[in-house]
Amino acid sequence: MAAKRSGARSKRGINERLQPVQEPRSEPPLSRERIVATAVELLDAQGVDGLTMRRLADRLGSGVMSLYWHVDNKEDVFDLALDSVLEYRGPPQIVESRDWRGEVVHMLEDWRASMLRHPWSASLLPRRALGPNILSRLELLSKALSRAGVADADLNVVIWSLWNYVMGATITRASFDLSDDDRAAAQQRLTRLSERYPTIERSRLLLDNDWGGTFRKGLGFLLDGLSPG
Amino acid sequence: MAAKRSGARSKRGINERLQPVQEPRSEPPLSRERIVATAVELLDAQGVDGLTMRRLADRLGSGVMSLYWHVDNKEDVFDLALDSVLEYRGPPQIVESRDWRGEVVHMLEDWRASMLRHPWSASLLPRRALGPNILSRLELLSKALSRAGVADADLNVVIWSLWNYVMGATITRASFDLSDDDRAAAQQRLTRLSERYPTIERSRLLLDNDWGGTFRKGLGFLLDGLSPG
DNA sequence: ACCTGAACACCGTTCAAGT
DNA sequence: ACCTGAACACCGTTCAAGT
Repeated sequence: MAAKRSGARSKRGINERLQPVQEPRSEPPLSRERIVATAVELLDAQGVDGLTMRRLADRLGSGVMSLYWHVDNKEDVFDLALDSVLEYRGPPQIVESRDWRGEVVHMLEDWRASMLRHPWSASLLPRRALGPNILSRLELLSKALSRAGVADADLNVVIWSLWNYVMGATITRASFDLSDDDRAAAQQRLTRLSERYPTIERSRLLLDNDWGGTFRKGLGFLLDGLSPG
Repeated sequence: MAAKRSGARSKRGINERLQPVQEPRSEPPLSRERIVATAVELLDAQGVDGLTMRRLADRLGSGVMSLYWHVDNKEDVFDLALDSVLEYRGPPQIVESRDWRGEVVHMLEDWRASMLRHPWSASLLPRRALGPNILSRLELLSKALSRAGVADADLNVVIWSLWNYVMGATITRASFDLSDDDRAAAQQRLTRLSERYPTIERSRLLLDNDWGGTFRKGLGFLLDGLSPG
């Protein structure tokens, strides 16, 4: 390959300079990390249905079957891609650690934001095993809530309620990120039917697109209900 | 078909009686309704990945391409199957209609139960357009909450919070209905890692399988937080 | 109006083989 | 240890054709 390169240089001279420095033709060797990173790229670009072992191999510049040396199967790729996207680095130090509510809100909003950066991840998460990054988020949640005075008997209910809320909100939000065609069609059908749903129509339920604000307010309501005392 | 049948009778005489009355060999003609009903059967039996246009046609005793006369494409089949499963017949008359909270809880628990009867439906729902059966559930919810005194400015937040909670809970629950193999594997991995997540371990968060009770209690907390005053 | 088979452009994965 | 191509058993859907 080095030979190939110097050959090209002597043949084309200055033209060589037009190529970017990083030498696009020669791929680094395959590895688990490279496969996962490229899978995330592909998922971001094409969605869940866009991830194909063949396309993934193409992007990596390898044969399809080479992937199977590093990875069990396609399911495995999904699991690895998902977990790689859910790491939590913790709250900024500014957040006073006595403020359990601030800590919980920060972690959950970060969770939502991480998933929305990779919209395929939200709907995938509940179908997959709980990876280490998910488990440590749950651990953090448990600790904060215990500290807040939630009774042991209520702890699981409280955690699952928060989980349900965040998952439901994020999956719904991510699913509305559809193509403009789909949105237009849905909107049109709705206005056609709107006289049958007057209350929804009046409150403009389906046009409300301050997703972030709605998420935050709802989370506030939920925490009000969950807090002891 | 009538002609074919009487022909068989005159030829085989009493043997005819051995066949069940409904004549299993001759399928009724294809129709949208029959396709949707069979799709639901297939989804119940084999899950989302089990629904295949070819398998669906097999069950219906028709050629694959015959389906496309009645149905746009596979997406269409999903939409129709989903909506067909979400009809709401309303609360029993015993429920006093002044009791907004009882009405809301009844509808949401029925919603959850309907989806859990067809576990593929929960994870499908957020990805699909809002069909008429979903819209009337939302309409009912809006009315009940307005009656309960929720301010117009809060109405959308409250509705979406309930939606998020129910969807998150049901999708999560439905996804845990995996094969025993998967469960065993997940369980094993968890106990291996459990020392890193002491609080989760202590509260037995992932072993808690009173899903119904947890759902109901969490919903109660949420309604506490959402209720005005 | 309703149904059909052949064909196309894809899939994930097994296997036997290469280096 | 790592990579490969051929082959298998599937997909959804287009198309041109049948009744």
